[in-house]
Amino acid sequence: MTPGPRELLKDVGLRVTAPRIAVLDWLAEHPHATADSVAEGVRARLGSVSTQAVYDVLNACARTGLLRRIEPAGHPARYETRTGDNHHHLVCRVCGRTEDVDCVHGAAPCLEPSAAAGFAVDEAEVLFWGRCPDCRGTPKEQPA
Amino acid sequence: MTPGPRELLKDVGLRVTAPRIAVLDWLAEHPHATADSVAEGVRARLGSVSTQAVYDVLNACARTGLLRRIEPAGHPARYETRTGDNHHHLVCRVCGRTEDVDCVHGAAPCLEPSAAAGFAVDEAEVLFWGRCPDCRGTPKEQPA
DNA sequence: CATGCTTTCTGGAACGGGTCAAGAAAACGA
DNA sequence: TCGTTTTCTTGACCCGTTCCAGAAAGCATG
Repeated sequence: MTPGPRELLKDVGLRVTAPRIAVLDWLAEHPHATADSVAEGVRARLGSVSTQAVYDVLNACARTGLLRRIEPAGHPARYETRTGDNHHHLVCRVCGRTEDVDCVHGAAPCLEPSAAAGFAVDEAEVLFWGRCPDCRGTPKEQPA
Repeated sequence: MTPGPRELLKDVGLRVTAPRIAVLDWLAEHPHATADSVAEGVRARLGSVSTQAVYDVLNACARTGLLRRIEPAGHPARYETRTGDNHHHLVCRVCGRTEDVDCVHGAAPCLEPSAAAGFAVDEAEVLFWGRCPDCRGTPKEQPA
């Protein structure tokens, strides 16, 4: 079975605390949530958690690989528990809604730039921009 | 011959002003410059230009397609005059240095996500993350 | 189960890139 | 040349995020 938050935290050497468990649980149920909505969800469950605690947890988990952070230009960062398979994302320009996309070209296309210019490349990030079903009618503004 | 800034501006219906010409000229010579360094370059040439003027020019040109804006997560936005060919970018995690990369798979790979989830996709953005030659020795901090 | 060292959480201030707003100035069609 | 419209200036402001110091937990020992 899938390891729970406690095991995951221990595995990467992070302390097991209520805020961390709550954050991981919430994100497992709500992928691509923003820091803000994670904070909301965690507070609904634990009562009161500081903004910094949430950011600390998110950063610590992202650093140790428990979470992946997606930062679409012009939108707040989003987090997901699905890590390690380098899948891509579909982002709505209007509301920022984010969905997973498996790569078209099989396993890992686009992973090697033709000319690396001396760079040590360690990741290829692919983002598809568009409008989600809810925002297709909206020309440039926020949805209702 | 390549059209100059004046022609480009007129073509898209923007007024021809000194700040605009200076911004376009500067960017033609310094691709992938940040708003900040554009402002510096423009001021060196024109004497004094407000920050807003620079942002206005950059936004207006990006909106009309004269410029392309790249916003790497965790780094200030960068601008380039090479538009319309949907090439990709190589970004240094440490210093933010950005280089052009032509796509490996010929013309336009990765352009169609396998499942669009009802989204109207209009752009595929590919970013390669790594460390530039100058920052390869630097573990996690800014370069000297 | 106590103890004490370390990591984490709290609360509040601060930061940086970028935008908004009101008025002055410059572009350009008539 | 004039008048309308767009653009530039100055200055305040916003939002997501991070920094700081101190208080409060976690957890490896005795």
